[in-house]
Amino acid sequence: MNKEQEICNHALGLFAHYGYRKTTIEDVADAMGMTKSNIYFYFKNKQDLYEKTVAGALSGWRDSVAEAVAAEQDVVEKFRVMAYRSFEYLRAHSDLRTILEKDPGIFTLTPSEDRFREVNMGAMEILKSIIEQGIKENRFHRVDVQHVTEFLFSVYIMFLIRAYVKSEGSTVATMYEEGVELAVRGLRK
Amino acid sequence: MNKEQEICNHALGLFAHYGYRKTTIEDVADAMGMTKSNIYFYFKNKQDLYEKTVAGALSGWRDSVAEAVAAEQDVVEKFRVMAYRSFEYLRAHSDLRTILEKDPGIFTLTPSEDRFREVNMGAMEILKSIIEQGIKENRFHRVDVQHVTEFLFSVYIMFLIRAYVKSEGSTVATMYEEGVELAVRGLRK
Amino acid sequence: MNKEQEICNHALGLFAHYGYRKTTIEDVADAMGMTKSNIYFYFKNKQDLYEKTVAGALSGWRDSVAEAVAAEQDVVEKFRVMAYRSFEYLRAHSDLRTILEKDPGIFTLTPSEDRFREVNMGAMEILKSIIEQGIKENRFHRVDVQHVTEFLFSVYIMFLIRAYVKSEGSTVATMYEEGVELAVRGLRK
Amino acid sequence: MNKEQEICNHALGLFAHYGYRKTTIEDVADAMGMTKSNIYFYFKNKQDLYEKTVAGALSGWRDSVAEAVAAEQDVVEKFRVMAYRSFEYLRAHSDLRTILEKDPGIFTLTPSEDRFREVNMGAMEILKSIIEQGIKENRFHRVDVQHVTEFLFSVYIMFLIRAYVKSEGSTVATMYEEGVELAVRGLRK
DNA sequence: AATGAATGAGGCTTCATTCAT
DNA sequence: TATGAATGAAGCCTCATTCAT
Repeated sequence: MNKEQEICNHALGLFAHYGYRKTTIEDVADAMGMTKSNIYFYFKNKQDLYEKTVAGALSGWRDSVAEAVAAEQDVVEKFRVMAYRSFEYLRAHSDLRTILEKDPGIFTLTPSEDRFREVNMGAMEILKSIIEQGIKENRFHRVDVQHVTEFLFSVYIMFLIRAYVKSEGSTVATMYEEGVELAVRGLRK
Repeated sequence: MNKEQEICNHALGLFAHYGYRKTTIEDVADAMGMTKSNIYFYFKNKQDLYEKTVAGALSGWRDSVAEAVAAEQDVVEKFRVMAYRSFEYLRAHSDLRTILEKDPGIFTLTPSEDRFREVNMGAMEILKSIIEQGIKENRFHRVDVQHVTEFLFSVYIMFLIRAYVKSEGSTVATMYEEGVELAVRGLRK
Repeated sequence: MNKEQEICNHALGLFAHYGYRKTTIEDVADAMGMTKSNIYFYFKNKQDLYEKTVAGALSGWRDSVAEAVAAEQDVVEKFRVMAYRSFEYLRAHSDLRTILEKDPGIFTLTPSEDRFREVNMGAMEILKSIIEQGIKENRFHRVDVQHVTEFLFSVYIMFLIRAYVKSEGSTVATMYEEGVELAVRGLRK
Repeated sequence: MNKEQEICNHALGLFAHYGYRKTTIEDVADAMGMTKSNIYFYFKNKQDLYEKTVAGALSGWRDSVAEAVAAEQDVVEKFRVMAYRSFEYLRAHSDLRTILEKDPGIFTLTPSEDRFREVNMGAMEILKSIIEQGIKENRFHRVDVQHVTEFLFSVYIMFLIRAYVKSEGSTVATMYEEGVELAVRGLRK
C-alpha cells in the first residue's frame, strides 16, 4: 500500500545500521528496488526522509504503549504496564533502538530544537496523565507534575536505550525491573 | 610547546560543536592558524586526529579522578570522591561531555570494537580497585568484582552523560547524589 | 550513442599523451564537455576508466586482426596476414601504440597480475589456432603449441611496440618483414 | 664514502620496485635513514635524483661491457663478448632491468628528448667502434655504420629488456644466443 | 650536513540534488 | 510515477618543495 511508509520501513533499517551520514539516498533506493531520483518524489530531501522515518518508528512505539496503558484501570498498574511495554517494544524493535542510541538528539527535549516534539510530547503525555491520575486519586505524592514527568521520562529513556548496549538479556531485565519498582516506591504513598 | 596537544585542544571544541563529520580538517587548521596539510604532519588522517583528541580528553578525565581518589584513605570515601569528581569534571568540561553525547560508541566496551579500550580500562580499573579494597577490608559485600565493576561503570557513564541532556543544574546534581548514595548502600555491609 | 565508449575514445588520446598519472579525470571530463562527477556515473574510478579504455583499444586491435585472418584460407597466409594486419593497425593507431609503450605491464602475461588477460588471451588464441591448423594440415613442424605460441606472441608484441620507438618508417617495415619471414621459415616444413 | 652515490643505490631499488611516480622522496630518505629535506641537499629535485640514479646504473652497465670488450682482440670475439656481457650484467642487476622495463623512454634515442644521451651514446660508441674495426679489418660487410649501429643497438636493447619479462632462464639464454649468432652471420663476410 | 615544520597545489571521490523525459 | 543523466560543492589526502635553524 502506502509506498511512502514502505520506504520509511526500509530506511529505518539502513539508518539504524549505517547511521544518518553514511546512509545514502541511493542505499535506500536500492533497498526499495527503485532509483535515487524517485525517492525525491516522495520526500523533500534526505533530512525529510530521516525525520519521517524516525517519527514513524516513534509513533509505533508510543501507540503500542498507549494501547497497553489504556487497557489498565489501576494507576499503579498503568505505570508498570507503561514501563514494561516500553521495554518490551524496544527489545523487539532493534532498529529503532539502534537509531535511538546513535542519535541521542532525538530526545533532546529543549523546545527550540526538538525535531520530534510532537511524538515525544505524546509519549510524555502518557506518563504525565498517569501521574496526574495518581495524584488525583490520592495514591501518589503531590509532586510537581511537570518536573517529575520530565525527570522520569528522561531517566527512563536513557535507561531503556543504554540498557541494550551491554545487555546479556536476563541481567538487563532484572536491572530494569528493579528500577521500575524503585520509581513506583518513590511515587507511591 | 607540544603542538600535537594544542591541535587536539582546538579540535576538541570543534568536534564537540560540529560533530565528527561536519568538522573538517580545514576547520581545525584554521583554528590553529596553520594549513590543512600541516595537520597531516601531526596526524595520520582525520580519524587519527579524532581518536587522539578524544583519548586525550578521556585521559584528562581519568587522571583527574584518579588523583582525587588517591588522596582519600577510607574506601567509602574513595567511592564517593570518585563519583563526585567524575561528575564535577564533566560539568566543567562541556566539550568532552558533548562529544560523549554525540558519539555513544566511545563507551561501547565490547572488546572487539572499543577504540579507546586503553583509557576506558584505566577508568574501570580505578573503580575495580576500590571495590576490591572494600572487600578486602571487609567493608563491602563479597560481590563478583568483575561483573559488578562493569555494571556500575556502565550505569555511571550513562548516567553522567545523559544527566546533562536536560540538566537544569540543581535537579541533576540531586539526582546524581541520590544515585551515588544508592550505590554506596548497595555495596556497603 | 554509447557515451561510455565515447568517453573511452577521448580518454585514450589523453592517456596516450599524458600517461596515466598526469591525465586527470578533469582532463577527460573537459574533453567530453561534461563535469568530473559525471564521469563517475560511467566509471567506478580512474583505474576503471583506464582499464576499460585500454581493454577497448586492445579489443579493436584483436578484432581487426581476427577479421583479416578469417578471410584467408591458407595457413601460411593466415600467419602472414596476422602479422601484417597487427603491424598495420598499430601504425594507424598511434594512441594505442603509445599507451602500449608507456605501460609495458599491459602485456605481462603472468596469470596472477594480468589486468587484460581476457583480451590478451583472445589475441593469443588467434595465433595458437593458426599454429594448430598448420600442424594438423602437416605444413608446420610438430612443435609444442602452447610454448611456441607464447614465445612468438611475446616476441611479436615486443617487436611491434618497440619498433616504433625509433621508427623511420621504411627501416622498421623492412625489419619487420624480415622478422616475419624468419618466423615463417622457422615454422614451415 | 660518497653519500650521493649511496643515495642513488638505495633509490635504484625503490624506483625499480615502485616506479618513478609512486616512489616518494620520503621513501628514499627512509631507506637511507635520513630525512626528506636532507635529500634536497644532494639533489636538486626528484627528477634530478631519478636521472642521476639511472645514469649511474647505466654507466655501471656500460663500463662493465667496455671492460670486457677491451680484453678481446679479435673483432668477432669483441662483438660476442659485448653481447654476452650485456646479457649477463642485466641478468645480475634486476633493479636496472626493471627500471628499463618500466621506463622505455630511457632508450628513446631521439636527440631532442634523450635524458641519458651521454650514457647511451657511450654504449653505442662501443658497438660502433667494433663495427668500424670489423670493416677496417675487412672482416665485416661495408655497411652504413651509423644506421646499422643504431639498428643493432635498438634491437639488442629491446631484446635484452623484454627477454626477462617472461623468462624461464634457459629458454631466454638460448633465444639470446641464437639472436647473437644471427647478427654475427649477418655482419660477417 | 641535517632536521622539523610548514606550505600549496593538485587530484580523487562522494553525494545530495535537480532536470528533462 | 519513474528514470537516466548531469551537476556542484565539498572534503580528504598526497607530495614535492622550501625555509629557518
